[in-house]
Amino acid sequence: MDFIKIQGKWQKKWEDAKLFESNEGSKKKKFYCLEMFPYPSASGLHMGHARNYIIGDIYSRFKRMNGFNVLYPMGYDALGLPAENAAIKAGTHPRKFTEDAINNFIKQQKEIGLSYDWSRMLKTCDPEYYRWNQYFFLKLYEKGLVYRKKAPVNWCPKCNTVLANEQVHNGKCWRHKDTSVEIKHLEQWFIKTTAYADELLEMTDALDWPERIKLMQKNWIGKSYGTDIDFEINGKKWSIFTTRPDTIYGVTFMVVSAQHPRLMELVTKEQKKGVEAFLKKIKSTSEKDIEELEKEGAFTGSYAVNPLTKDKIPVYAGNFVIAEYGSGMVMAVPAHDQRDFEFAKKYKIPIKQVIAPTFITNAGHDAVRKDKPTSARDSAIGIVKHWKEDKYFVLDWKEFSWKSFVIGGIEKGETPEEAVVREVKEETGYQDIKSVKPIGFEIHTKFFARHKDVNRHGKFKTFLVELGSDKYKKPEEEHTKNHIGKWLEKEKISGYINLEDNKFLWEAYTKGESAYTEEGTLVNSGEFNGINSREAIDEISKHLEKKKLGKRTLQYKLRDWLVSRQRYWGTPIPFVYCDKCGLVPVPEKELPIILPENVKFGEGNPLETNKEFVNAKCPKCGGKARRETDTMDTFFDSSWYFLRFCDNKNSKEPFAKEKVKFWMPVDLYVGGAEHACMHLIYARFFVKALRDLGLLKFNEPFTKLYNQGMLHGTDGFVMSKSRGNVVLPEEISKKYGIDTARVFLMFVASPDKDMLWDDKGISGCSKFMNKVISLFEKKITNEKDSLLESKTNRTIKEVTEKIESMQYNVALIDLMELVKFLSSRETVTMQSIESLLLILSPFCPHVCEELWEKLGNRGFIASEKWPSYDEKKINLESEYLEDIIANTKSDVITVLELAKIEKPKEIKLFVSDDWKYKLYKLVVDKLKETRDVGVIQKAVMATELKKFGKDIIRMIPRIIENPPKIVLNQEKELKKIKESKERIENEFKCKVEVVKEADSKEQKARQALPGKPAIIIS
RNA sequence: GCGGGGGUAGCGAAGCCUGGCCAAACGCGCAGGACUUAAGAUCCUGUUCCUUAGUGGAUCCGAGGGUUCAAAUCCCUUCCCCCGCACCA
Repeated sequence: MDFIKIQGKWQKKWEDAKLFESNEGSKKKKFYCLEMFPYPSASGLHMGHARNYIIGDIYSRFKRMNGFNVLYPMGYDALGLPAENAAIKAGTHPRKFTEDAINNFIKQQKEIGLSYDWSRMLKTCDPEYYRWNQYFFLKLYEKGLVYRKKAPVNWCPKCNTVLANEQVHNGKCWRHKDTSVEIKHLEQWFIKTTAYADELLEMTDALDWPERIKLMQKNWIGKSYGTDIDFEINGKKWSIFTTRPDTIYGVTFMVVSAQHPRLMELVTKEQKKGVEAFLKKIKSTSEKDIEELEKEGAFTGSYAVNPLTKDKIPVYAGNFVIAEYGSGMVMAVPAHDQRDFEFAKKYKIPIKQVIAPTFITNAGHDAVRKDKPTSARDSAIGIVKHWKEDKYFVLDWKEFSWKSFVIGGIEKGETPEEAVVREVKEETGYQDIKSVKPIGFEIHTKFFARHKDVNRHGKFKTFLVELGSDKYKKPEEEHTKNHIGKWLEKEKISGYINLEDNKFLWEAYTKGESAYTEEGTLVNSGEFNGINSREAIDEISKHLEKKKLGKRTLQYKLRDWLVSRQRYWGTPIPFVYCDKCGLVPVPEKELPIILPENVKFGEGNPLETNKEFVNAKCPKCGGKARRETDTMDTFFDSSWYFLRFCDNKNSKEPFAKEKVKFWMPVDLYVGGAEHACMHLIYARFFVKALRDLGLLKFNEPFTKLYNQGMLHGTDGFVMSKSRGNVVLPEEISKKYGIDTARVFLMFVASPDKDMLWDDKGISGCSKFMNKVISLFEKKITNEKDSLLESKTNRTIKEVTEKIESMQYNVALIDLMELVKFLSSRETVTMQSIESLLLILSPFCPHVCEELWEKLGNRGFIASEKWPSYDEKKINLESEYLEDIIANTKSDVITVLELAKIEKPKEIKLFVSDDWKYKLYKLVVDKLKETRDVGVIQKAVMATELKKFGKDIIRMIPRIIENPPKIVLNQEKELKKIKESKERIENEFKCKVEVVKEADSKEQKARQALPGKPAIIIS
């Protein structure tokens, strides 16, 4: 079969017949299937794209055949940076560049056989499309969802323009490799996406989307409850957001974002140089870049006043604080936040513990008792280190079954150090204390002290006590009567110690210091000492509110959408700056504001080089005005394109409401997880905003989302032009035909998993295609064959279910099995072969159309009805019997090999005795109730089978271990094997005899089991 | 750093949610055989190790623990890889 020829033939026929065009008039149920539209890059469409579109195509074809009115459109996200880069580098106009790329894409997509409704195609670079961007922008502005604010941008002084993060390489401009990028703050347009943060978050759960995407969105929106606290700096109030007001007494410094617009207000003359040097290290506004830098900062010279302690604390500029999140400044609590901890260590800032890890005994004799009073006690724990070896002193408390380090109370007038030294001397006897160093944290415990009949709240200061020598004085009886002490190797300590607080201490000591970020008891926190830190969050917030020093608030990680770009190839933002009236929106009737073709590239913002464009009239006063030269982020275009597909030729409005009502929401949206957060959030936001503008009547754009996995090249990285690891569909198509490529892409891996491109396996799919084609050389008969019927019906059933759930790879395996089965037969039936073609056609549509025509059909297979299956015809029994024959054959081969028989004379097959079938059945039934061998044995022995007791005892465990799916009877099995006798004879070219086990005296015949006849070869 | 996903036989990849039918589908590769003058194509069989007339056993799903009568599957720890992080789209 000439694949190339038939591909062209059917692609043309489909197009001529307008087969895939959809309309709103149909009475069928609608189905809107959409793939994320591509940015048409110059390098064209590679296998990664192809995989994406084939997923949607198969589903669309499947749904059409199942009687749905399917809308399956394609468009191009045509505005954007690469076209502009090409203009600067290669001198091509972005429009030409884009048009060429789109035409190439369309050609490639048609060659893949995708069943798009091409009449609905759209390109976002057409004024007929982007005029509606401008329209929506104005609508959002009217709604108060658009505002302006300063934001940091990458600036190249040589290009005299703003750079995208992508255009910044290692802090240098992409065109001027010797020029460092500067961070500038410019007025930018923002859209208030946060106005919908709550709704976006709440509606996430109900979506039929992959859980991981929903999770990512939730984390991206990132709702957290916290408190805004006012800190005074240089006499001015700075409000900061924190989720941990409980740690406010532990604040030892503040960090303001390096990108904070008001940073310089805080920097004193003396520190200016230092801060500026620090800021230079920031290479771009990209968060990824910033986060990859070491956590660094520079002292601003200013001090903040802690509103509760009134302490003066230094303010640093830091590269790990995000300017847009919260207030762009954080209070740093190094004792209880790991990042702050590391920062404090680095800059030698004090660390102040305000939360003590607290270990509460909740069970056993020592469990805290609510009915008893609590008494607090200051104590000390000492980890005592051996003078020579790496050993530590531990105590075994006989009465309490505690195993601990040296513990003791702090007496009146004693310092904790003095106490621990005294305790060590008294309890261990060793007298030569070389050093006493505090470790980590104060630790609290709460338990019921039986001997005192009170709840004890122990507050432990913790120390490492190193001994200098073995100088020893026998301890007094009074101190040692409760416990035995001994030295233990370092490795054995964690297995030995059994008090949680001691264990914790040991870990802190061995792993080195770190911040304690868990819950605990407040210490060093004035009036809040002693309360639980979780409760303290509330308590301290209330306190701050009462004193008007702060208030509880909600915070989202989601930020408002910065939509303006200082670039040419985008939608002009419809505003002018009038000398008199200021910022004025362009009236709707003046839209579209056409992007001028005539501009210069590479010298600042191209739009500013076209005077006609820039010089405008003020719509309000008619006076002189300057047109806005910022354009829109291309995410704006992609936030509503799915609506335009419903009515892409409307020149009066963005879409007719009734058409959108008919098609929307999208029933299946297919795309990569890389859009999990941004595009999908913006699109959801847009729909909600348009709904509130009265343009839509639904809440969510995409009912079901399907994430295809990423295709990796042979180097293991995502297939992309820039990686240089792309494979083009044409290459494979030329060699094997596009249908083979389609089957291969869908067969190798589940569509939602990442997969590695490896064209070695494609020969398997090529063989499969050939097998399908060769089926048509077989004689087609009308014979009734239950096995054939069963396999066909079962395959229809499984393939239908698997396409529905988009497990295409598994569906193809079922199809391959059916084809293999059909190939092995002399004849096939019309019903089976037609069904096969129909359920195969979504995967390889061209070949199936061709074969369908060959069968004498006139219409398109693509518009045929999906075959139904008859559950009653699925006959597991006959399939199982067929399996027995296959297994028997394989067993014969094994025996031949093992026994080194080259030319067998006779093969005898013994079918198992009937009682064994009865036994199997009984055991399989019993297995539903229990897996206990004894119980099953008893049950079997209670029946007439008892007389085979000896054999039964031996057989039951094996049956349990490997229970058969089906248990038939001797009669059926005998019949089947007798029927298959001839086949086996032909296969092994020798005589075959089939007998019942009982009719033979041969010892080997006793090996026969249900489903597994005994074999003797001579 | 934060967030998400993954690691299964020589390779690609199912299975994991909902534990047992799992030495683990399917394809490639490799080996043997059939057909053929031969090659290719096609078909059949095998493909962890030991053992064996079709059997039985050991080890096994990144590593290490745990739960369970039973773990690729559930839980914890750990290593490695990939993806996203707001001006790439």
